[in-house]
Amino acid sequence: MAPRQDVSEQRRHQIMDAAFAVFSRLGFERASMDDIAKEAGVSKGALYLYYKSKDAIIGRLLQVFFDQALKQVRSLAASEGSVTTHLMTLTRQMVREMDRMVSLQPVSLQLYAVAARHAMIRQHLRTYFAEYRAIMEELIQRGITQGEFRPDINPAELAIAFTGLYEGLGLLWMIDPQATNWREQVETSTRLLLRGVVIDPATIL
Amino acid sequence: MAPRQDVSEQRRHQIMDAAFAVFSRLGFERASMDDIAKEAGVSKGALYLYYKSKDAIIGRLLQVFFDQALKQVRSLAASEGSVTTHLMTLTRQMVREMDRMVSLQPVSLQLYAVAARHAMIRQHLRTYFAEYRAIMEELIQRGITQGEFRPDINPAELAIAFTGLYEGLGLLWMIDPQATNWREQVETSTRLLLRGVVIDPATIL
Amino acid sequence: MAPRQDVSEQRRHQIMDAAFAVFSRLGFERASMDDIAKEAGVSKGALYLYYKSKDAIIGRLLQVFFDQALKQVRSLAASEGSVTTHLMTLTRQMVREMDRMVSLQPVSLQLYAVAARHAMIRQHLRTYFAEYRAIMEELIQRGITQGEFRPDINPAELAIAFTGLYEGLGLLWMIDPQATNWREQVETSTRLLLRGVVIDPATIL
Amino acid sequence: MAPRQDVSEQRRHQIMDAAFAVFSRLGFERASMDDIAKEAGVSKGALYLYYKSKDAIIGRLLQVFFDQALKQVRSLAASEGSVTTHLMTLTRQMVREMDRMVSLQPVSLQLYAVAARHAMIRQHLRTYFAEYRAIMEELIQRGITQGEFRPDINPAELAIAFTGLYEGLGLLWMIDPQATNWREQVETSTRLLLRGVVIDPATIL
DNA sequence: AATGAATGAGCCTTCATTCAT
DNA sequence: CATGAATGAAGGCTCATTCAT
Repeated sequence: MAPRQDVSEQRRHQIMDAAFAVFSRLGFERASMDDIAKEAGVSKGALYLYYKSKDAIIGRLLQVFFDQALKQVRSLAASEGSVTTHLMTLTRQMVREMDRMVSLQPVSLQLYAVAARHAMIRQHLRTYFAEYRAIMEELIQRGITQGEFRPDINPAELAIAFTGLYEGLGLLWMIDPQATNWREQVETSTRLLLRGVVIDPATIL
Repeated sequence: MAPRQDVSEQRRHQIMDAAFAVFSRLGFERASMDDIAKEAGVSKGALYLYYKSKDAIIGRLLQVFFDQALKQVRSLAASEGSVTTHLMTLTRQMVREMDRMVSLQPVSLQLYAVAARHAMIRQHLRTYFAEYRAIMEELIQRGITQGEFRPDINPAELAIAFTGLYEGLGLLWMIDPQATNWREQVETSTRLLLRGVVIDPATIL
Repeated sequence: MAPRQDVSEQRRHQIMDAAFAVFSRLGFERASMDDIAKEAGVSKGALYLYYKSKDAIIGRLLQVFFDQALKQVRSLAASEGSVTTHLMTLTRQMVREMDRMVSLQPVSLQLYAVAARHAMIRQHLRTYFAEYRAIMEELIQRGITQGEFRPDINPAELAIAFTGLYEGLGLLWMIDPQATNWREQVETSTRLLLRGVVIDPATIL
Repeated sequence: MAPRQDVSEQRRHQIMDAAFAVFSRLGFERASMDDIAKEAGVSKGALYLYYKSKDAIIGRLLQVFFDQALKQVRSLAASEGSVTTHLMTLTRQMVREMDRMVSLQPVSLQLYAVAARHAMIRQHLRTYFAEYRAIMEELIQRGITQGEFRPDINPAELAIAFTGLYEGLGLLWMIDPQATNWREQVETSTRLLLRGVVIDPATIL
């Protein structure tokens, strides 16, 4: 029906994928628009047809990045069942996620660097972490209500501890993927933290 | 001993201090050699007299950075006494350290980004974290031997958990210093992790 | 007569009007084909359907511009009556013209710049001024023949003086419309010049 | 005495001369920094060593341009003697000036174009013409006081007429240098205007 | 006839590095 | 030792023009 195939969405994806690859390889600041264009197989001008500027590309990249990450946690928090199990599931999901990202690690690392200078991106990160913590807190509160977690636990505090633990392990992993068996290590660390939290240690699988 | 040497050493310091200040303000990529020269009060040419390149300056900066960080942990691990107390002391030291660094956060964050691209710097970071973990592991092993920690604890695993927790909380702090009372939060998180580890929870102060 | 022709002619006009508006606003070099297309309400491709290039649009614009300007002088020179009165009428017409153009001054000013670089346009201007001077000369000659002007006047020289005076005052006006009451000033200047030319100063109204 | 020859002033001149030549050839907007650098025989980077931007180069060029033009008129207005003679001298100076500038005409023409869009440059031109008119007015006033000019002359009005005449003739000359013998024409036009102004026509040489 | 996606040369500016003094 | 003028390779972005549909 359309007089011409609408390729704009496809182009946008094409560019986004190329940008991700190039940023991973070179970093946000070193990657040039030329690099991205070449990687995407389009002309430099075409980049500006779909994105207003280099910053706009970075901005969109981050948005996609965070949205995907949050989707997982949200869906988990919404489902019924044992919170302890949920947290272990979340941990395993994170492991899979990280595993998938090992080849693209640089982007994640650079995110922190860019955050240091761009208020916009720092705000992105803040919002992301705030939401992540909020969901975790809610989950943990349910763990207390359901009688899985010790009642003297402060949900907000534990949520931060978990978030920090995950983020830190991810960081160490990205910096040195060979250092240890991170896949197991993340689970192990989660169990160590859970052990001081749950009422019945046997529930930690 | 030679007076020449002293001047040379002083110049090197002068440049290093300026570089740190400028990098904190602008980031590694945005800071120009001109900026550093101006901040150091020397000519641009002088920079190249003492350092081979901009990368060399960054490299040296990181080296100093890591060396100082490790010095603390090492001295603590070397001292006798309760390991639980040592770990809490380490936590508090880290808090002080972070507190001091909030104003310089950019450099810390950018470190990760630079690490993503420069094999040399990534290696620096790896060595740093490896050593950090090793010291922690040794400390924890002593905790088990001294009967403070549960004997079924794997020292290596717990060392990684602590390192990850610290690093992750530091990251969250740097990204959003206002989000919570991080000073207390770091201690609280450490206690939460220790609770599943120590034999007698009352020893956690 | 053919309906196709009409559409084509209409499009050409549409584009010309848009071009004039955009050039006035942004200047010849800053105005982009995109700007013109948007202003005309047609696609960028359509522009090239009716004009070979951006330069072709500018060229046509100038041609129309000059043709209109000359039409006025010609019709005046063709009509009988007192030459002195004719010249004053011409002056007043010029004032009206300038008045109308103050809002469009940029195009007029830029004309000179474009003329400096494009041989074609410079030629346009030359032809225009040559014709303008020729008509003026003819008019002045009639003034001498009719006994209004002093017989020792060189018609060609006076024609140039008038042309220069008009052009110069127009220029000053465009550069600084608020500087003085230009409407009166142009007439006053014409009278000053005429005073040394006419036999009976009382004929200058 | 100087540890190194100070070449900065020389470089600035070198660049200014090159800029003048290139702008004359290509216009302010078409001329690229590359063109200027090549013409000046320095690297593109060197341009930015001496001028903050392309606009800064243009700005400086205009300043020099106007300052030189005004210097002549001022010195003439300051000297005693017959005003009629002074005006004829000024005319001849202008002729010499124009003659010198025929090869560089484009810059003058483009000035008007740039003026149309850059408030800064338009202001330059306004100030210049305002001052020019003021000096002329003062000179003419003296002509009346000294009994050379008719007392019913309005100095301000005549000043504008002269300025417009000069500017317009210059314009015509630049557009079509071959059209007539401009050197004589400018003098002739001035005499025509003076004839209606002076009390004794015999004083006009 | 008309569209507008795509191209790619070109522009202004920055900056790590070199080198004559 | 020290200087800072000079270089030239990028970098982000714009825009006249083309062409498949």
